[in-house]
Amino acid sequence: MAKKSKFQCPIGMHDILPEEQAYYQKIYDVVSNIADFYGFGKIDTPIVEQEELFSKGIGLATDIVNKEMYILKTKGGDSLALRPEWTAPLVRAYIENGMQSLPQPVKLWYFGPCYRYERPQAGRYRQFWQFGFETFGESSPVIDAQIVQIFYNVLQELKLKNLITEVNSIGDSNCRPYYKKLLTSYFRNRVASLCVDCKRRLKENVLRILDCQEEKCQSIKSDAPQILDHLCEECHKHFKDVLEFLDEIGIPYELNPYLVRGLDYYTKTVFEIFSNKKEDKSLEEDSKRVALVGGGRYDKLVKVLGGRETPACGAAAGIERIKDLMKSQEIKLPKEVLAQVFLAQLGGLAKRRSLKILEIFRKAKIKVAESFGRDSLKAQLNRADRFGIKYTLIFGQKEALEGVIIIRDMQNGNQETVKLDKVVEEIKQRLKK
RNA sequence: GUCGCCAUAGCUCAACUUGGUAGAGCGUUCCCCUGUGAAGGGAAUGGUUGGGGGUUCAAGUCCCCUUGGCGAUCCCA
Repeated sequence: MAKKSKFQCPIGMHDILPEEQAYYQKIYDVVSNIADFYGFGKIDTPIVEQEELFSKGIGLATDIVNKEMYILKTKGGDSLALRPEWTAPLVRAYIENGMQSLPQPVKLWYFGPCYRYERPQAGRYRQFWQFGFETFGESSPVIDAQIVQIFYNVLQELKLKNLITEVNSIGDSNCRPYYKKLLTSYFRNRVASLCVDCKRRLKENVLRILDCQEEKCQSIKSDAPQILDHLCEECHKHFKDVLEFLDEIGIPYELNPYLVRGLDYYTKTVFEIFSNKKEDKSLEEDSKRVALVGGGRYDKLVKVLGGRETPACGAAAGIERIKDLMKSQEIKLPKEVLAQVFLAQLGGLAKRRSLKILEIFRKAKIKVAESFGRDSLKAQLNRADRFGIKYTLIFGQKEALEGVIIIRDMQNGNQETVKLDKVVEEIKQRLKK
């Protein structure tokens, strides 16, 4: 809806209006509580970083770096990028702030906007919010399982239904190169039957062929060698342990040998949590499912970005996607009560004193709404009514002179006059009931 | 990048096969009721029909361009 104004939000970006804030707040509260319980410390990083941090960290062949980054040149000639994700900045912060010398693992969480220049569509925006949990300095598979658990718990706590957790291992520098070779030669022999995109992927990133949804690639895919059969001993053990831990915690998951993450830095465990949208549309299996969470282990990244070799594991969630899902699953938020008390004033003297009365209530931590801009009592009561107010305080010339105030019960219309210095007590008592 | 669908008041939508001062509900403000809300009645407020160009005697309606939204593809949270 274009307005008279010539200005509008940049493509794929939106204002987050007060009604929407409630969702962000709710998600924030849940995430923050869970983070606190599991001992994660919150971190904020600048929304821009040196461009190179991402090209080195995420990988040059990825779309994120290739074509989706917002690059800005500073007057000093630096090339900065709006962060397209949080992992690389967190690794940078970990190294830069000497967190290697803290007791390991170091656990961090974050909550904030990211930027990717791409075509907006369902659940995808150019400015979007993510929250995430990352752990550094812990190689044990137990942490992989815990990361999954944390996200699972967050989504559970938000009352989201129909979630599917998929897990896979993509090996490490020991076994993946060999597997990739195997896969490459497998697909090269069948290149003629692959879709256009997969032909390109064959050169750029073979693993991604496994993720292809194209009909013609499915059958070729299903006979392809599977990474799980080619993991080295260490990776195999690690993965087995992760699954055992997940079983132990009782998190339902599915193995998906085709699950490949788009970012280069992952090693061993990768996982995603989807919402299964089958309820929304009866036909058309789950081709429409949306990833809410994605992450895994990235044992090489800290070193790649200039730190000591440090194992790491973490994941990120898309806040708008979660919010959209909450809406479509009709998850209600407790509605914000503006106030239970309204202060109506009449006449100049009363209005002036009302400002003070309001302060008394603020100190007593009782929310009081008002409409000082309106002078007619009718209009003020009307306003109070629409706010769903329980008690309206009526303060006019007469009351101001006598040092009293009227408490009106908005449900039954009963009114009582009390001394001004007793009004806070009176209201407190009534609100208790 | 590529491809579809869409754009009328703050919101939700009307306006038949090309033509009358573009309407309604909701909202907002006010009045009926000069110190008392919810119901009811009345009034006001609202638009360069997203923008630009073209065809035509005449365009919200047809054509082109543009901007934006939604969705698909690619990719990803």
